Amino acid sequence: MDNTLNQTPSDEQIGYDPSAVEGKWQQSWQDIGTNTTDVAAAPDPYYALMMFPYPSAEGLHVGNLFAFVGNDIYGRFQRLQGHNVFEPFGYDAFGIHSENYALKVGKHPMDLIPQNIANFRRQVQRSGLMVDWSKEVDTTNPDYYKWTQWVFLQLLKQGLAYKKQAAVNWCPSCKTVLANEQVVGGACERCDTPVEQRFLSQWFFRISDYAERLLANLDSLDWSETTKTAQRNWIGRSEGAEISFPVKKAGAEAIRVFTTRPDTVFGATYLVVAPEHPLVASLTTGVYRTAVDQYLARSAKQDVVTRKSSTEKTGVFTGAYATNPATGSDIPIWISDYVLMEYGTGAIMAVPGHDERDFEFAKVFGLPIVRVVCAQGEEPSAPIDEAFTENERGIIVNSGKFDGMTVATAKREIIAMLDEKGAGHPVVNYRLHDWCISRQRYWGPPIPIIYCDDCGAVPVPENDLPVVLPHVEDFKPDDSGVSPLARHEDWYRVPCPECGKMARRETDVSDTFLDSAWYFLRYPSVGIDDKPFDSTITKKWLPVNSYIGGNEHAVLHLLYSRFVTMVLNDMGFIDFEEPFKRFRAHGLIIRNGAKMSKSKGNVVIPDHYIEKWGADAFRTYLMFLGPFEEGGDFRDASISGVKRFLDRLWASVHSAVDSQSNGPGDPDVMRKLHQTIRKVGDDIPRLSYNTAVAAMMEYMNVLRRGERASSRSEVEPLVQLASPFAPHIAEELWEKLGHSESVFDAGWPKFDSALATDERFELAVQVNGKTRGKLSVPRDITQDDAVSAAMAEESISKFLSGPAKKIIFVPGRLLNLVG
RNA sequence: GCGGGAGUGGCGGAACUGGUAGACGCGCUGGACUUAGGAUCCAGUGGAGCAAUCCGUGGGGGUUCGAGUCCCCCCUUUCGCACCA
Repeated sequence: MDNTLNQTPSDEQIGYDPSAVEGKWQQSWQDIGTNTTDVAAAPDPYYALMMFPYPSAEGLHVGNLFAFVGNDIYGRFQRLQGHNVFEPFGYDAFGIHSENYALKVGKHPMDLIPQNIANFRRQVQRSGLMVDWSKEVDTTNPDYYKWTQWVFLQLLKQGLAYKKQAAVNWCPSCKTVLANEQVVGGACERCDTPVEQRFLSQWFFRISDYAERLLANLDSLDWSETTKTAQRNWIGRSEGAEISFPVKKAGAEAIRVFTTRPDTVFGATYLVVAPEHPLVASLTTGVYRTAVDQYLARSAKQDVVTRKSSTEKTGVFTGAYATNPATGSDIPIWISDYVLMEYGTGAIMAVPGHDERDFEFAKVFGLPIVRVVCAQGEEPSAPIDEAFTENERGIIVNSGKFDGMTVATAKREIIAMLDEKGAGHPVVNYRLHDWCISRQRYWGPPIPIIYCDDCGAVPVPENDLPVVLPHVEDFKPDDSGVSPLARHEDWYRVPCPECGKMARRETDVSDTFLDSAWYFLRYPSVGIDDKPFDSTITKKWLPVNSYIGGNEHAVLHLLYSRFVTMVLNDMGFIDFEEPFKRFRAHGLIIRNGAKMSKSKGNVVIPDHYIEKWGADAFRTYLMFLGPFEEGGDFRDASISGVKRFLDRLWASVHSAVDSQSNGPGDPDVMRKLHQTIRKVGDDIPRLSYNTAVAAMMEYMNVLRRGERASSRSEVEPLVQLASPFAPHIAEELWEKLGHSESVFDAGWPKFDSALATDERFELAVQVNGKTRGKLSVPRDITQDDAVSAAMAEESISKFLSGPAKKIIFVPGRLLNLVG
């Protein structure tokens, strides 16, 4: 056997050749089907899911592997607890990422993706994940995206898909639509041309209809709080009021505004509407028209990204006035791009005294600033030199009969007053916008719609799915100014499914997030061709028991998946409305204290490490380098510690088996063993993998004390404990121990609390809170005995001048003598 | 600006509900075995001090018999969202 790791291995190491052991067991798992789940028969299903990766050309990133291994350990542990664990794998292979890369290297994504997938599969297999390879998913496969298109049609059927004009980033030089991340500092990332805003007709999903439910359900989910908070913030529920301001012009429509501070309505000294507001044209009067038109043209040209990031206030007066329903006075109506059409009503009442943005705007344009909220003891007429936004301790002033009220009371009372006049009512607003799923791109599933001059937008009949993405050579954006598929008349010209007249396919493709919003439903049903998911299998396996993935998807992917699941639930396809019972986000891996990047050349390439150290050592090191949910710092030098641990594990098992030490085990060692069984069993479910590994190392140190060979009762359970981390060596040693079944079908070692506890323990003795000594005492020692034992120690009693005035005794822990 | 984290030896990190700070590992120092050692094994390793002891968890206050952990103020750092009314 050739050992490439050490030129002259020590006696103990002879025989442990990770690459040979790992190759052997990977082959065996495949041959025997160790990791294949019988989804129909499994009596005790457990679905351990990890976020599927985008299969990049560079191959598996160590961050991916970190996540996968973390999930794998969890899944393997659940299997050892007796569950039938299903751990599938797949590829999120559509999207702008792949498309851009294909453009860059001048290859076609349809050629590139299968290569990348093959490479990913190879890398994942050699990492020893417990993946059921019979259930692979590839989002670019027509057998998969057929059902992505089906999902779209279901949403359409429910009235949750609609079309509207929306702004996109447009590069006038590349003549193409850009994603937000392709806009750098207001310019196209490729050619540096300033990006413009264009309006295209696009498909949206009405996720905002589900805002309240998406928010409310969060409370009952077993997700990390940080992720839930991110979702709550994204949904952005805010309570306030909608208030109408009548326009001073015959027949004009009133302007409706949304505010969270109705208590400040007496301080509203002007109104602002967004440049895109539908009333802009009718509000603008004669002499102001030129200025308004100029302003509108200017903001229309500006790209979405810079417009939202610049904070300097610009605006223009319409010439029109509205009446403040609280004060009855007339206030001017302005237009400014600091008001967003997408939020609220696209119009605001400006209260410069109590809103920073309004204050800035008022300063720039010399508009009146009125104080309507005071801090306790402040003079109501005091001048305002910055917006006073405090509302906890604020008192209402200059607001007629509402003066003296707290902000909270005034909110209620003023809404009631406006409501009575028919000028306002309470409203809840959400930040969450509808989900735009149209992409003017090539590399995605075509949206299954056909436009007919007579019948309008007609859904492709479900029987006609999939609408196959054609293999076209010119998927690159060019001067034509349309999405790539729109250049292929032979593809988009089809008869209308309703009337048969020649019609035109939708040439946009759907967002990649739609592909990943339902893939977990597909996995258990892979292989079933006539439906997206089988209802019996789905009932058995879903919702997902445990989901692990990156926090970069804390918001969008998880929210979209929840939304799609709710809709399918409402339609009766599934009987649950939340897809992931438990979700945990893993941390980020950095290297030597710095972020990894290709340009810095400090990227960890898993293949290299697996070749050098073996997959088991690499896996275990990844889990050991830091807390799983926080990530950690990858340092090459540190892997050796983990490798040494595996070497010792190998040596201990071999010496126990070869020396036929079949005795009961040393009591001290057995105590530590049972403490370790408990610790590892507690740590794995809470993803505290680093401390689980440390505990096993600690046990190894105890095991190795003294000269004697270990007995098999001391080492055998350790093989089981280590198996989720280092599955290959565990299988090999399990076989060496004489077992013929897989270690993963052998269960988890039994914890015996009687064996784990010692009759004596170390009592920490403190004097005035400072530790002054440790005493080895019986576990059930009484307080009095403990005190006398402590006082008998000169090194302790010397810190006390007399008898202790107060004694704090924590049984099993410490004694504190206060003098 | 708003929101979420995080600051502990030379380094990565332990310390679950306040209760022996620094587990485990890397590195380092010394030793053993060796032709050799980047292998293996043994011992040591927060700082100061010969020692008793003192000081130590970003900084400053506080609560407590006792604070890395709880409360208040501040600093640094990182991630996310960025004019959301």
